[in-house]
Amino acid sequence: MNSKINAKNSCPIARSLDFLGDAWSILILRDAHTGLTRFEQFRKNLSIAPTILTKRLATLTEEGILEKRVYSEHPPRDEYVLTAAGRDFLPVLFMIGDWGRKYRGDGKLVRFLDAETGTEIKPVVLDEVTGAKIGTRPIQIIEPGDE
Amino acid sequence: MNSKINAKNSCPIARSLDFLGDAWSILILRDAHTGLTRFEQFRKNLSIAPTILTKRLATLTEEGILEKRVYSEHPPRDEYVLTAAGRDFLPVLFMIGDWGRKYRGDGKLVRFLDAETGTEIKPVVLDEVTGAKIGTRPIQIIEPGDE
DNA sequence: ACTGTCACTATCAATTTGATAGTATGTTAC
DNA sequence: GTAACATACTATCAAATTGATAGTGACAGT
Repeated sequence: MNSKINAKNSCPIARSLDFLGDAWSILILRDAHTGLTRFEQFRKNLSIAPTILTKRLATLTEEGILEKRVYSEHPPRDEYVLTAAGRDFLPVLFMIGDWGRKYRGDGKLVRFLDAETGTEIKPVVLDEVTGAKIGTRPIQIIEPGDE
Repeated sequence: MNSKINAKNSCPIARSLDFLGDAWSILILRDAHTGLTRFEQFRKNLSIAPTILTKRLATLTEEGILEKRVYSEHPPRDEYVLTAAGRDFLPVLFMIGDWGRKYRGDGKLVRFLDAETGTEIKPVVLDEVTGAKIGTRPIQIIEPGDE
C-alpha cells in the first residue's frame, strides 16, 4: 500500500497507517514499551529477520516514533528509545490488546496490572467531554470543508 | 508475517495482529463503521484493487469480524456487515485516529462529534478499575504461569 | 439487443518479505 | 596475542504477496 496516499488523507486513522499498517512495527512498539531498546533484544524476542528489523526500526525512527541513541562509543553501539509520540501510542496498544483478549483470548494470556493497586487493568475508551463510553452514543462525522 | 505464530502467542496484542497487521483491513473496518457494506462501496472509497479487496473481506469474514449477508436473491448480491467483534473494534479505531490527529494532524482533518451534544469527541483510555488514565501509572506485566 | 450494475476472478509484473550467511567494530578470556 | 564472543547490522536471493488491468457471470432497465 502506498504510504503517500495516507499521509494526505483527511482521515486521522489513515494518517496513522503509514507505519501502523504492519504487524512487526506494532510488536516492536509493544516491546519498546516493556523496556527493550536494542537491536538484538528485539530480534531475539520477536524472532524477526535482521533485514526486516533494520527496515522497521529505520521507518519508526524516520516517523519520529523511536529515536536512535548512542549508548556506547567504544564499541560503537546504538539503541532505540521511544519518543513522546511513541510513548503516546500506549493507549492504542492497550485497546488492541483488550480486543485481542476479548475475541482471541482462548488459552493463557499475559495480564497487565496496575502496579500500585495490583488490580488487573480494564481499559475503556471514554469521550472526555461527555463522559460516555465510545460506542454507546451516535457519532457525527464532519468532513473538512463541510461546516 | 506468519499468522500462526501470533494466534498461539500469550500476548493479546500479538493475537489481534493476525488481521490488524494490515492497513487495508483497518481501513475497511473504518468504512464498515461509517455504514459501508458493499464490495463496490469499499472498492471505490478506498481505491483498492478488487483482488486485494476480495482477499481482505474473506479474511475479515473468516476471522469473524465481518459477516457475509445476502441482500438480494435476484440478482444474487452479498454485503458485509460488522459482527459484535467488529463493532467492538470501534474504540481501537478511535484511539488510532486520536494518535493520528495528534502526531500526523497537519492540514484539515475529519472530525468526530457526539451527535447529541454536538461537541467534538476527545477519546481517552482509562483503567475502569482505578479510574487512572493509561500511561500515568506504572504497569506490572504478568506472564501466564508466573503467579 | 444493448447498455449498465455488481461482485467478483484470471493473469501477471513488480515489490516486499524473510531466511541465511557474512561483515565491521570492538571486548574479554586464556 | 590470539581465539572466542558480542552487537548491530548488510548482502544475497528465493518465495510470497501485492496490486493494476482486463474480463466474467448473473441479472436489470430501456
